Amino acid sequence: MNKLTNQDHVIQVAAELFRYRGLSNTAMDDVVKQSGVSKSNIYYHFKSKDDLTLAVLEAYISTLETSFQKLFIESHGSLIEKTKLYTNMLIEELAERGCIGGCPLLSLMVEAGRTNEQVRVRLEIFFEQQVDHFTQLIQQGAEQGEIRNDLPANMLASIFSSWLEGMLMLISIKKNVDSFRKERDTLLKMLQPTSKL
Amino acid sequence: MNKLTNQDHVIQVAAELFRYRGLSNTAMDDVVKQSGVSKSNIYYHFKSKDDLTLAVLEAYISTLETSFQKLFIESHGSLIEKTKLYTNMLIEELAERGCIGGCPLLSLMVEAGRTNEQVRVRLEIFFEQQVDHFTQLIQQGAEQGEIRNDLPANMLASIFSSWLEGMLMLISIKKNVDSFRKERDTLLKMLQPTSKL
DNA sequence: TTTGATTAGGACTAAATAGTACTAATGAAA
DNA sequence: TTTCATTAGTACTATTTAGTCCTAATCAAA
Repeated sequence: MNKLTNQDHVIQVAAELFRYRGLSNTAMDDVVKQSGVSKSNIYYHFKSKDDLTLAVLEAYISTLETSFQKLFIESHGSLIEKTKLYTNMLIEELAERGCIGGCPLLSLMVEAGRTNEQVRVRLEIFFEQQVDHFTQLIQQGAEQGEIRNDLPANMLASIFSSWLEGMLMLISIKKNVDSFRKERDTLLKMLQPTSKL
Repeated sequence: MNKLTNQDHVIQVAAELFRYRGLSNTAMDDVVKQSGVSKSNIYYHFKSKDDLTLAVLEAYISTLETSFQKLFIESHGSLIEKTKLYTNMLIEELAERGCIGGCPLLSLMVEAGRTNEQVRVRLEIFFEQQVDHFTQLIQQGAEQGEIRNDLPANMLASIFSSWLEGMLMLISIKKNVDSFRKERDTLLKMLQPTSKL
């Protein structure tokens, strides 16, 4: 267990607080208390709450990209199976925190994206890349006959991305993960070639 | 133009402010200024900001239900066509306000749903009903051969609902509506029977 | 006319909160 | 040892903001 720098530790603590309580319900003093790092030191590393928010967003994204890399690129199995593992992971994480907050990225967009343009732009870039990655995977899947090839891969990728975000948010409303698997499996069937049904 | 009561006028003004600036960036004094209604009168009708928020949520829902009724129940045409009109309407409304806020319902969930359980429960009921309505329509569409019948209607309805919400939120990130139609039309094709493709 | 509901005005409170100022200690590297 | 980055502590400011209090007017209905 290599000790984190104060800076990284503050980011981790803030990330957790933002997820649980939301951005606007988390005071800088909460971050001070929860992290044990002095306020002066926090403002030494982050010039404002907006600045800290941006760092937290970067941490969220980094975690997601790592998971994506591990589950989709470095692992073996069919695309459908990989997708199941990836969405399972997201859902389990959400369930662990009582379904609170839905997707941390969208929550940050709602709470900061209006006034903090940097947050919006960073999210825009992330989702653009995510759709690009999905598009590639779907393209490959189509070539191998695992995914239907009668509809444009980038549209299927966009649909999946939108569905995933919406589903995460609706779970935070329902506070219940039960219906998730069936819904996801149905969507995955819709992505497969008709011959496979 | 029958004049609104103060109470309804305040709700309308607050609804617009919440959509544009968000809940936590709208002070009660903003509502006072924008509506021209005195603060004492606002607190005469709404015992707290949470209370006003709940009334605004009710107004959002009421508007949506009216549109749904008009476009899906009282009008003629295929289900696919009706769905296009309904989503067009939502998107045009979002585009009119510069794509800000995405779906007002989800925004309220993020900004109020954590601390105001009434907001969450009301949203839960609304989305449950919405999926029920979509399920019925899809069921009918399936019987008439317009929608595929090899997958459960309620799952298709859930998927559509999740997709719609996610898409609205992602548009608020992209600040751009251009890709919407193609994505929606692709999803609609996925809902149709294979024979129709 | 009387009564009860609605309205404005305006001053005020209490609390929360982002951010600052300043001092002094600590630690690591050169 | 010197130097520079990092850290804690603590008090403080300035602002925002939800909500209250109290008075007095207006208005509609009984």
